[in-house]
Amino acid sequence: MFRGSSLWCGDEPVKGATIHDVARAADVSVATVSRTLNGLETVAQGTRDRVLRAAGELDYVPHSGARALSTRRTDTIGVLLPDLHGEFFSELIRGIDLAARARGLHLLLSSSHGNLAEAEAALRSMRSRVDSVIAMMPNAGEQPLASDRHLGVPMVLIGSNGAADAIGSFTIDNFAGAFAITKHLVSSGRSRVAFVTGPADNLEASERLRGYRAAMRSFGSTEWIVHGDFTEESGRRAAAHLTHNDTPDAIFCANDMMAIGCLEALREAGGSVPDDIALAGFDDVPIARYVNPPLTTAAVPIAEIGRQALECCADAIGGGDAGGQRSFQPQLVVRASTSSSSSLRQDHSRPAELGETGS
Amino acid sequence: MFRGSSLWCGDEPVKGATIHDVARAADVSVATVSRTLNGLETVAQGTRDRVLRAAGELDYVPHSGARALSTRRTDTIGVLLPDLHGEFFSELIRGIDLAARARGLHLLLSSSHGNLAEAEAALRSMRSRVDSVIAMMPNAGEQPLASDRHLGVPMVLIGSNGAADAIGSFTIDNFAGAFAITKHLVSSGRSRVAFVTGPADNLEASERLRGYRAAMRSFGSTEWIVHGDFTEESGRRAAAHLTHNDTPDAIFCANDMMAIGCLEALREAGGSVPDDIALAGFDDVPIARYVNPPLTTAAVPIAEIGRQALECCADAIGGGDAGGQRSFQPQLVVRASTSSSSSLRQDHSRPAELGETGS
DNA sequence: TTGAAAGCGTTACCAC
DNA sequence: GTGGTAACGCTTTCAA
Repeated sequence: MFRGSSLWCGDEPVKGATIHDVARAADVSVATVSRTLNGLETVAQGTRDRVLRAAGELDYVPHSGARALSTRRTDTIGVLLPDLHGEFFSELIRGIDLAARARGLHLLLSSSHGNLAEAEAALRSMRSRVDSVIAMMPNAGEQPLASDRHLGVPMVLIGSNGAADAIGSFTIDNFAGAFAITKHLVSSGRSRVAFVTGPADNLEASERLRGYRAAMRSFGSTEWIVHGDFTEESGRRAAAHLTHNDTPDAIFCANDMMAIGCLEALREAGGSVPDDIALAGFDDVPIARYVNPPLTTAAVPIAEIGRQALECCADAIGGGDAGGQRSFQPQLVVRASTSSSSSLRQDHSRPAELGETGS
Repeated sequence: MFRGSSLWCGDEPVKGATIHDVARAADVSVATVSRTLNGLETVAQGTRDRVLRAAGELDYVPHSGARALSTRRTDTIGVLLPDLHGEFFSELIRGIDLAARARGLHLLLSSSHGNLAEAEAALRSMRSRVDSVIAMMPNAGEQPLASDRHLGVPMVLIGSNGAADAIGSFTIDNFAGAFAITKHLVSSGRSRVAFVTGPADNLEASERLRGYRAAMRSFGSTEWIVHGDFTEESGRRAAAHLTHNDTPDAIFCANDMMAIGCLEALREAGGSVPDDIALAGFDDVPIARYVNPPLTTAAVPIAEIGRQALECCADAIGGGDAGGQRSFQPQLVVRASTSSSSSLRQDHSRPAELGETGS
């Protein structure tokens, strides 16, 4: 009944040995091989040695599909991101990967390109391939699928506002970060602070806007809002727009890439940062400290978030109930783009814990 | 004999429906369901409709492990990179992902942190989970495992010099790129061109060094070599070293990050780029155009390489023999860091096809 | 301590 | 066209 796997030993391709091959080589039953390799139960020392040797010689690797079929576990975590492009996601993936390899888990990666339908399809097709999922879907109205029930496996969300019945959710306190940046701008003497928004349906973006408004209100300053979409180009456009009409003395962009676009447009227009206009971003992507002048921004511990999200996933499949709604505080990072009196060497600092702001 | 899967219909978790559930709901055999869902053979229109409806209602997703067991295919490509950190890999992954989603393939990601043992372990554990592998292992002496025979699945290499019996290999013509950069430096009037190397055991790095030397020799200039390791910090050290003794009038770093380190160190030391010293890097990572002055470099089509590597993998598992040794030509990108007479707006260009250089 | 055998959810071959 | 059923490679009772 058993069809021996084709195990050629010459210079020909070795199609992976099966547990049966190992059993035969060690002269034991497959059950014993399984027990030995899984460290289960007590297996006689001599038997164990024979099995281990046989497995080693045959370079045996269990078939994960078969194992998944029996155990209902894949030792794989699915990761669904809006995009794989750019420094933010690169950082996030790194954090996730770090934790995953520490736990011996595999990572199944997928991107949805901000498209809800694609995201749902990706999640569906992941169902049987992963034990758990880390997903990031920053657009409003994407909650419906954020459900263990719909997905079939526990899921942890990053950056969404704790939707549906996800097992856990890791968010950035965008409100507090934006509040702190605005406060920094105002308290360093800027009175006309403009804000460049992110995409209208993006949750993070609207929280940042909210933080800006709250701060402006609390300082009795007048709001000044220009629309952007998180792209460098939109930052450039915003700058053009802002310098065309009445000019602000500070621009706070909802993310770093827009701030960088702003910076270039301002430079081209002959404006001086920070002397004429102070400039701040959000995220502290690596580029932020390399532009000239280095960019003041709110740093979010991206990799750390990824790491914790994975830990949460791992705990969840272990049966643990380690879920929860964890919110990370961004740190205000003041660089030369907002402070003219800066020495040249302050570029690499990450100082100033964020001040309290409520919410 | 068949144990119905637990398909609770209340507010309780629905543990994925199986093909048996669908068969029962549609009142047909599992074989028919399988045929219908795989688009195989002819299934009567009415039957097909019933099956499709049942599958839809039950939100049926085939169990990939079971399928892999029968078909010996996982529809997954493994990706093994030295690191997941930084713009280069981010770009590469993006290209791979793009092609993968176009083909409906999943991506299993793993990083080896430059450690050969880890890489081998990762490759082993991928064996049964993927149909094919894309790997990048830039260190010399890592060839041994680059083998279909050892791995069990076809594999395509990126950036290694076409080792072992990989099905395909995608490399960058580092020699030509370095030659072109050096030539550009010399022909724009620089006579004392220093080179900052990458890690000694890195294949790409040594090819770049070779290109530099060949160019210097061909122009009758004297070589001037300082050691680095691809990190920004090593670039900074190299600059300090170079300005301490006799100072060159051009520095060519084996990658962009070192050039950026150089740039900062030079700026701090009060040197002017490009007036006193011209500066060039290699890779054209996104940051390169944001630093001040923007960096002259050799652009490699990173995402495109990833895309083609994946296509190659996909073809390989399709039985096609689309392998081969493809080498990509870097493009010389001249920016302000090497040409003082530059207008402010040239930052975003990607001009100048690379000149022929032999090899 | 070990072996036999029943699944796990699919696909594919062979009858009808 | 359709249904029955033997694999696929592994884990896990249940006996011995």
